Amino acid sequence: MSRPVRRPAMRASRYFLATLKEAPADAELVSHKLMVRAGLIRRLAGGIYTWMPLGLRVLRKVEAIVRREMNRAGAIELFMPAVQPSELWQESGRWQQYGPELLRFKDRHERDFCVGPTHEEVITDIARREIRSYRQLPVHFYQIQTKFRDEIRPRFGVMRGREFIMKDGYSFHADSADLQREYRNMHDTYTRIFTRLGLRYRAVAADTGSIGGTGSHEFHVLADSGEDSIAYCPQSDYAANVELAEALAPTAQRGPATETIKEIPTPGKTTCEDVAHLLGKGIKQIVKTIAVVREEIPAGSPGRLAMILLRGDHDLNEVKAAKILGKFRFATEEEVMEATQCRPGYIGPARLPKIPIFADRTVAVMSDFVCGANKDGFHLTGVNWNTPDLPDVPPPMVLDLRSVVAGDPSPDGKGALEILRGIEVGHIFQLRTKYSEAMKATFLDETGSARPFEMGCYGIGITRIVAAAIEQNHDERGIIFPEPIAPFQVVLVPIGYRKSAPVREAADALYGAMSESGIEVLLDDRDERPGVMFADMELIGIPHRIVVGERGLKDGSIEYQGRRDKEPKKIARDDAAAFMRSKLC
RNA sequence: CGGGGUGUAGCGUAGCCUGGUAGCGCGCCUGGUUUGGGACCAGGAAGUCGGGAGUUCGAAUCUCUCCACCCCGACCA
Repeated sequence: MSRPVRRPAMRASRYFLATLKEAPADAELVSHKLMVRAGLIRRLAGGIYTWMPLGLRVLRKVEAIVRREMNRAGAIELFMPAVQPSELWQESGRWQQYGPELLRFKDRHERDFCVGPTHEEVITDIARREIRSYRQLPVHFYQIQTKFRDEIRPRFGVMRGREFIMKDGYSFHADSADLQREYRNMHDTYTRIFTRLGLRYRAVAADTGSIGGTGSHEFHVLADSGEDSIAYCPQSDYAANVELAEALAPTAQRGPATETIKEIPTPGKTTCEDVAHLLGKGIKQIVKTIAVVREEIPAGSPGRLAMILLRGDHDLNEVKAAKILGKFRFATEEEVMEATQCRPGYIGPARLPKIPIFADRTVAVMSDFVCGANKDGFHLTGVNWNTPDLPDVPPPMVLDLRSVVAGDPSPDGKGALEILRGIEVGHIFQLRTKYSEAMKATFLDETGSARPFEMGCYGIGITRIVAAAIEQNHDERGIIFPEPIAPFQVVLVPIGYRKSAPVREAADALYGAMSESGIEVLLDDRDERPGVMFADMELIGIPHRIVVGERGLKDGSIEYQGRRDKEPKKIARDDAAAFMRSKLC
């Protein structure tokens, strides 16, 4: 195995540190604040950042680890253009499908181009031109490259930027069995990559989303601020994005109806919590009714407006709902009023003809429940299915529409689910023949007939990894970089470098010894007070610190302190370089 | 795209309601004193008050407009 790529040792006085005492007011997330304060990044425009020298060192380390593992897994690096002609996107159909996230522009000849948000089209074009025979398969190309996605709301610094760096790989196979082999290979490779990066992460089953295809896993860095929720089962290896995780049908039968329907005034109470509180009921006795408009059904046609029923404490899962209902949006207040003659907040499924109802599995087994009365300021109690007021929903309309919550049974039947927050940093897909068919990318098989490539695609958000690593590893003083991606491994802090010859000599000697042996050491030889140096070095998250001062040198010692350590440790000056070498392996 | 908010020196901000030409902290520069946890003293540089238009004798402040940025638009019916 090749040795890790080393970056040169540095003297702080000849480097460029750009630390800030205060974070800019526009930063919300810790990682964003810390990245700006530590001088890793500077904003140029919304979602567009310069990587400052210190940040670039981190970025390059992440890239190097990804590159090494991809190469080791048999993938081959190439580099595709960021600017792509519209023709390829017309062929795949995505010029129409992609929407405003795709940044489009015209060149001086009025020809359409875009800045690549991803590279399936370009790589498929390469494959169809270059690969003619099954003998050339399988092959896996990858690149590490700048992408642009014109996000509606870029935020959180580099976490959801518009311009970002991604490792994207694309594999080509003669058959789906070989695609699956490579898919597993990539699953293993990603596992190695995120382990080597020193991150706490989890691989989860995922929705295939807009890229399409079958079979997909996401890799999430675990962090409370993550934008995704992931469900996992501590008793088994089940783990899935909450978007996807199935909420099993309740095993309990519907209870018998013991109440009769009653209309109760609930003025001003439009949320499930408020209604439950007012009526002295549990939130699990309330049915939440959500009016949606199915945009694929023409305006004016029956069934365009539909109602989704959920138990009061459950959330609608929009990904699941879209799979069932097609593209939909929430109905406006006017649309609700028109259909029910009632304001939102008081609508419900009972006594409501002619509007299709989609009930979550949980709702279908509820009895004696509460719902809106379709009359402003009123709710119904004692509502039951299979009564004159509310006929039973036919089976196809009882569906899995909610997001799982902690405690739900695991879909593999092996225990109860827990929920964690995660930041998506990797995603692998089996694309199958979606692009190869659309773009007529074929090869000749053993029998001489043309067949479309089976394709896989595999992405890693390089820039996002840096933010995610910080999100997961920081304290009140600043960043705590995992060793494999720290901009420097060790910082040498001399106390009185400019005034004390013994300190300067000791620090220079140590600096020389460590950099000779390949340690990435930063010597803080700035003419600063100790407090400033300590604060800066903690902020930028260097994992190891050695302090050289006259005090210790008197008995031939220096101090070592790990970034997470509470107290420093005395080390004999003569052993320091060897000590650091062993510490860093 | 809708709703809300903000924009004053490199960063963080006061002043705006109740118009009278800009203040503070940090940072920066010079000199001095300091030097084991973001030093102190003295002096200094730096602001088209987001842009434009308007009202007014006079606009950071009021009005209009454009721009940028932030938050919300996931308990929802």
